Amino acid sequence: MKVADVPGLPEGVADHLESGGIEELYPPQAEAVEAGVAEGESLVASVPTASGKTLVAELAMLSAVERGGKALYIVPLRALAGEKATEFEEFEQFGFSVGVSTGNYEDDGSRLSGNDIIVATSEKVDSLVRNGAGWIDDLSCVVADEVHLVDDDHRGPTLEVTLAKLRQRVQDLQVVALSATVGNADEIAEWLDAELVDSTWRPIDLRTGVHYGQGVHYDDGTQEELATGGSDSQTAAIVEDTLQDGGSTLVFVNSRRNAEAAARRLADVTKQGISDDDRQRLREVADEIRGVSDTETSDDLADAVEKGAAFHHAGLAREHRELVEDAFRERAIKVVSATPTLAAGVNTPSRRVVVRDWQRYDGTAGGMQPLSVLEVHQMFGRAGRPGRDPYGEAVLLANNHDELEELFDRYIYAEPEPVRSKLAAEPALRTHVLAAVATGFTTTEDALHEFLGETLYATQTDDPGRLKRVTKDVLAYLERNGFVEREDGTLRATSTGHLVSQLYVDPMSAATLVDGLRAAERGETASSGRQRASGDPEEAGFQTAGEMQETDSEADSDADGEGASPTPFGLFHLVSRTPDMYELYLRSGDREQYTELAYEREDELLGSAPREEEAAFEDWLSALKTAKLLEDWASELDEDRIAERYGVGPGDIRGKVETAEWLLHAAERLAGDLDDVESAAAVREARKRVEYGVREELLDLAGVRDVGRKRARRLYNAGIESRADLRNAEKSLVLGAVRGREKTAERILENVGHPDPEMDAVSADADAAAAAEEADRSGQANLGDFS
DNA sequence: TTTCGAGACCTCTAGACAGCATGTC
DNA sequence: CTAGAGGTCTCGAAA
Repeated sequence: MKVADVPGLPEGVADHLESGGIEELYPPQAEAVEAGVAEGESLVASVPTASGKTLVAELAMLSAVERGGKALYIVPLRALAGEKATEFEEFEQFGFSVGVSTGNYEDDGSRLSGNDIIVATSEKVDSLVRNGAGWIDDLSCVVADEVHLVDDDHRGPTLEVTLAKLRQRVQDLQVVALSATVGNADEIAEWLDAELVDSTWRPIDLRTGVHYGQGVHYDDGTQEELATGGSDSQTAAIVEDTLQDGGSTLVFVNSRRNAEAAARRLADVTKQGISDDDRQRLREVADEIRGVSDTETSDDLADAVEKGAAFHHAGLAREHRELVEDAFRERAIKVVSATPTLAAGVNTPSRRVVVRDWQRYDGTAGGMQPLSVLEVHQMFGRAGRPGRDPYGEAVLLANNHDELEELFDRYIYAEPEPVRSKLAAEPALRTHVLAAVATGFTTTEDALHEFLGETLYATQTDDPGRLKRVTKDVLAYLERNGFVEREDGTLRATSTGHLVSQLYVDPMSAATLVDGLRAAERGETASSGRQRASGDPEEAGFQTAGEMQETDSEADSDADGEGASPTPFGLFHLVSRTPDMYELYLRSGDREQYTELAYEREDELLGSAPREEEAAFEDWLSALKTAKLLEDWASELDEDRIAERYGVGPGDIRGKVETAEWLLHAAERLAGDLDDVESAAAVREARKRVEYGVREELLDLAGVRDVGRKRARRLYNAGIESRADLRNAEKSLVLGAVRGREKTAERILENVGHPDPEMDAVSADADAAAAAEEADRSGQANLGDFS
């Protein structure tokens, strides 16, 4: 089928696509058109990656908008939202406006309601629906990318519920669901009342196989020796072979450490025979990487990149990842060893893919668990770059003949697993049941069941009672915590319930925050809890045996109702023990160290602590570790020191800070809801300190545009302590504080409203410069009590 | 005395969404 | 309780 034959497309679009080299549709695309995607028919397309799913979505959205209405494109990752939006922007010339909305990014200028095509994450869509975005009713087409993710324990239910909600709310909504090849695409199609295109067709060949001994055994029965010299490891041999063929390799491993170690070793292979052009480019990229962050992770990455290799995992800062992805796409970087981040993320195709580790540690399962077929196939799918490689190859590695056969059976010949809904789990239902009630979407338990009956879960389960039972438990939980009320069988959200739904936090997080804030009001801390818990202090609480040094009078005065306002550290701990904060791993030795810290600072820790022998104690300590990280950040400790102290990467620090900001914002609103003005102010300050990463005295300065934690400290040390000071500051002082950067100094003064920001003929003040140097050293200071 | 390598033992474990109001070095 | 790669330490032999 030709593009020109696609019905319903706006004037000019077909010509435009043809001039871009797309004349003939790929077979699955043609099937989709025949099934009516361009005429408003719902469709599930279960096809391999890179087989032209995006065009199917575009045809659906453009024709839908042409008929009237808006189109919504739901992505699983924020990083993909930008990528997709950029792709869709090529149609802006035909009058279609594209908008993006994710948690950390919202298109300015044109409001979403003015856009024809909106790209958003599933959570953001859910949130928009909850908060009553009016344009939802104007939708005529929704595209859900990577729908097989409804299988995900944590985030799958959101996508599932969101789709169900949109379908119920908007009459005749066209739903286009794009999926990887899965075992039960037909079930998904049935759920969505959609046509099905189920195909394994790929635009370029993909050979899959297993490497064992000297060569690769392929799925077509052929074997190939690798043309390599003396590489000892299997992975190195494959990389070397691919390199001789002028191709790049993507290696999937099961841990960050393995990714880094592999990159280090593979760099010895790639460093030979780098062209002068590549060398130059790699050096640039390495410099940029070093510029992103001062951490060891950053240096290690840059070292590898200079030799043509790289690693990729979530400990990297976002900028790191983008630099690596871009340089790999440009083929300057020859090999990337990655955790699954790269399999799910933006498009980074490679000539060869090596799935080195097919098992991954899973604490809940008590050991190594095999990856799912779907996951391995997703990794395989990164092999072969359309238009650049003649074919792609993806291989697993076997250590012996038995493993060779096992891998063939398990992954090469195997069909992907069916997708199963994970909706009937308390954490998922807590938030979605509350949202359904709070938005007035459902007002009775029956209506709730009716709605939940429209989900994929309902079509799949053999135990229809289960969803009802869990829903009942969840409703009881929501009532108990004062989020939902029941009156003559009518469900109604309380004002707190509405707020929680709007804030988009897990109701359990909200309950934790409310408990903590109330405890603060009553002056109830870990220390008072311990005092009360038992007459015998040796047995109560979490402290290690014997060491009591808290004065009774202090603890008593806290306990009898005179609440002091919570400290930042107490609040950091509070948000860290919320289920919405991902836990930091407690390493050996940490238990002892943080138990001691808990003891030292028990007066600040809100609510009562679990006893040391309780299972919950571990989590509580882990939250304490996170709280300490946040406190270090909000005390201007340098990133590299934090990374080193907690064994994390720059990406983890940013992630924790971002989550803390969000939860502290929720806590602030909840404190307001409790009419606890004092706590609300304390929470607000804690939030600001995390947001800017500064101590209290810099809060005013750090709010100025172009002034971050570093510059604020330099200015402060030079004697400029507030915005008012800055507005009236001697210019030479400011220039000295920013280490003689005239442009920077001018921008800052402009932003703060200085009457004359012009820096010509101003020379830097030596004392201020010295103070700036001093500020840099303070970030290295060993804050906190342990090394 | 220093250096090197094999082997025993120990350590640690993937990912990433959300609010709100604007801007780091 | 279950795994397994990598890092680190230790010991002995060679330089």
